[in-house]
Amino acid sequence: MGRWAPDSRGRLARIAFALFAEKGFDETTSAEIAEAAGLTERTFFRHFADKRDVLFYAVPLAAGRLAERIAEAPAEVAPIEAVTEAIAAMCGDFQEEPELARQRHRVIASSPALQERELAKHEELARAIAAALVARGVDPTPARACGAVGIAAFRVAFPAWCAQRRVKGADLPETFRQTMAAFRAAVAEAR
Amino acid sequence: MGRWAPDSRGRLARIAFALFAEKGFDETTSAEIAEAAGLTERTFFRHFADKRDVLFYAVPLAAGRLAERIAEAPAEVAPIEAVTEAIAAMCGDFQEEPELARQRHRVIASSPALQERELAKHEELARAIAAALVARGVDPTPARACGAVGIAAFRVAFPAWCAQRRVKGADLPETFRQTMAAFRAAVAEAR
DNA sequence: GTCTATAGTCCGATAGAC
DNA sequence: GTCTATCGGACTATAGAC
Repeated sequence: MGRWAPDSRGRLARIAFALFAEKGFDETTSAEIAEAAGLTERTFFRHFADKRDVLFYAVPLAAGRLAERIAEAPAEVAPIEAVTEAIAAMCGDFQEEPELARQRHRVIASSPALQERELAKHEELARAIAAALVARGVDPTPARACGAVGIAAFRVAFPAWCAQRRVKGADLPETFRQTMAAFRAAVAEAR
Repeated sequence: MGRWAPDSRGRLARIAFALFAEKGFDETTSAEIAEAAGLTERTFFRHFADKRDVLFYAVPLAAGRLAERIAEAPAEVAPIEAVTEAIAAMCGDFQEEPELARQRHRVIASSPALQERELAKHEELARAIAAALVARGVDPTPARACGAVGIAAFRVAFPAWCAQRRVKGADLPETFRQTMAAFRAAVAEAR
């Protein structure tokens, strides 16, 4: 074992999340988070570009998994279907720890600054999806369309699922698929 | 005439834009902007919530006009079509001052912080569109779909138009309509 | 690891407009 | 009088420079 306690990054992320949930985002300083993790403020900013970023630790991983799942879809599957299933699978991941997902959503919803950052991260996901489709030979514009629509539907389905009382009964992937179907129908209307 | 020069807000916005374009967003301080407008830093922050916001002065107006145009569309027009035409009209507004629009786009593109804020403002537009559709009797989910897809298509069409050399020849509303058609086709595919 | 600039807030004061 | 726009100064946390 090394000189320092391992996984500073993960520790910082967990402690920050706990403090944000407990006392609020604005009321928690980066120095406090660092101190609670037994590190200095400077170290906090070496791991995360800014205070908000600490909550979006996992987004690049999610983007990577979305891309993988799209790459793995059979060639005959339409782009929009591949995207739907990739995001539905991500929804399944979220659902494994429903309380975590809901609390995280509550924390983000409590701060405009965090909502803004979440939007930027979701845009990253949409662009990762588009890039994965382009790698499959899809043209850039339809690829962007599929990414944008998939993420927009997720942004409707996820809060709706979070708001449900009995998370056990509500299935996030299914909620998402239904939202996606509604989105597609709304956009296809009267062509 | 009052004690102070009129339209502090507009003056601050114009000067800020000019300074951002000239020396860059990060290199321009809020104190500098205020001083150039003959005001104090404190006054700057009473007009704008933060330094980024000064560039998005006009977004609430644009949201209002989108909502009006959607409200004015004949009842038999499908929601997605009403949204397409409302955004196309907004594109026409942008096109009236193409150099301004392009320079603004360049400034925003030069700073991740500004891109993030722009995303948040575009989300506001999408929500305003959805609200206007709901006021027409459209269900919330399809309304959100139309808003999200319209704005996503705009976010593809607008930079593409900005990137064109001869703005005179390129028609933004038309570029947008084509992007919108491509988006709708991509999402409708293989149903 | 220290040092510094800047964003952004809080409180109070002031001067006209209505 | 009340309201609104300005100014002044002190203050903290963030974030980046050295």
